[in-house]
Amino acid sequence: MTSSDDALILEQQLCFALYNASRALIRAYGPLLEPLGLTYPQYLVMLVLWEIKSATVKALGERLALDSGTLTPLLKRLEQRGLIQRKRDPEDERVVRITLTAEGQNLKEQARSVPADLICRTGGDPHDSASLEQVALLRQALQLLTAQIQQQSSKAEKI
Amino acid sequence: MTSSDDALILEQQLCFALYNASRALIRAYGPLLEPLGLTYPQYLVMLVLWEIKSATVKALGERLALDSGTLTPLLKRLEQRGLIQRKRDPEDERVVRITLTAEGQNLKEQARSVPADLICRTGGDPHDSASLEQVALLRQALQLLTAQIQQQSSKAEKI
DNA sequence: GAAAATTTAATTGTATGCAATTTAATTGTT
DNA sequence: AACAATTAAATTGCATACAATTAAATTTTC
Repeated sequence: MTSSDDALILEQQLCFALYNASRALIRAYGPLLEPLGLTYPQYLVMLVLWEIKSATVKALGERLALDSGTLTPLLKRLEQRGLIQRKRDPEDERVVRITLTAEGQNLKEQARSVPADLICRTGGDPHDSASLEQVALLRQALQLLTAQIQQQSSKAEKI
Repeated sequence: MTSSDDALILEQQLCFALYNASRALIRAYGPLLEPLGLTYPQYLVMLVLWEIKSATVKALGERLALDSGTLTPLLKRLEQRGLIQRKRDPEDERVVRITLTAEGQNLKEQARSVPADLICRTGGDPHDSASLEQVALLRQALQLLTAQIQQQSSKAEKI
């Protein structure tokens, strides 16, 4: 094996580390979200709605970096479950506005313990500020990376 | 909004930061892998095979943290493309061994430039050791996190 | 050595992701 | 106003992910 092969080793790849960590963490959410009857992407949508009460599909898509191809069927499932309502905006019939039902709002109370539970499941202690700081630093590094990637790829589009 | 709501803000979630960064980076791979005719998970499988030449489905699954439900159809597609061969082990008929075809081996040459190209696409400079070190540090942090999650969840299974 | 337990892939079913296209509504332009 | 361009969702098609089940082969155990 030549030295130029090193760059092609799986474990050298930042992307695989990310992909792997992301899936591992999402899998860890499974048992916590199952009692809420939510999948992980559904939980993300609910997080946004719990915060801002109401959003268009477009706004959800921008916040979560998901397109209508993913969101439309996901939102229909949340509607079926009775957690949200989907309604065309009378002012602009292109827009679909999502609002929480009472049941959707109530689910927030059950979700409150999820983040701390999850930290426990990653081997951290939610009351230990060192654990929390580690997590915050990693999160910030990831957010910076994401911003850089998005900036670069929007640049590449213009070529 | 009460202070206990802070933990439910999307941008506070390590998991969303991971999920988002992972998808952004995989999307950035798209244009680089398209000429190779590979999807990102297919590229990961090929990385392993380029390294170790031959592997069972089980070994691939362990290395990539993917199960047969994902790998079996993916490997059939790689076989269709003529990049790999799938063959039952005569010693143990349960086992399916994957080997590279000549075409699969040759594809490695075209893949060599992918990692450096990708660093450019994330706004880094593949010749700048500071960039590389940043990436390596982040990668190690993610690998540690993944190991912690897997350790904890294997512990939880035993309850 | 036969039955039980285990192991390895494949299969089934559900839910994403995402590119590409389509549809419908709105906006901009002449 | 008429028509082109744009915008927002939905739809289509393909490829994952992954839990759960099945099927077949092998090991273990009694």
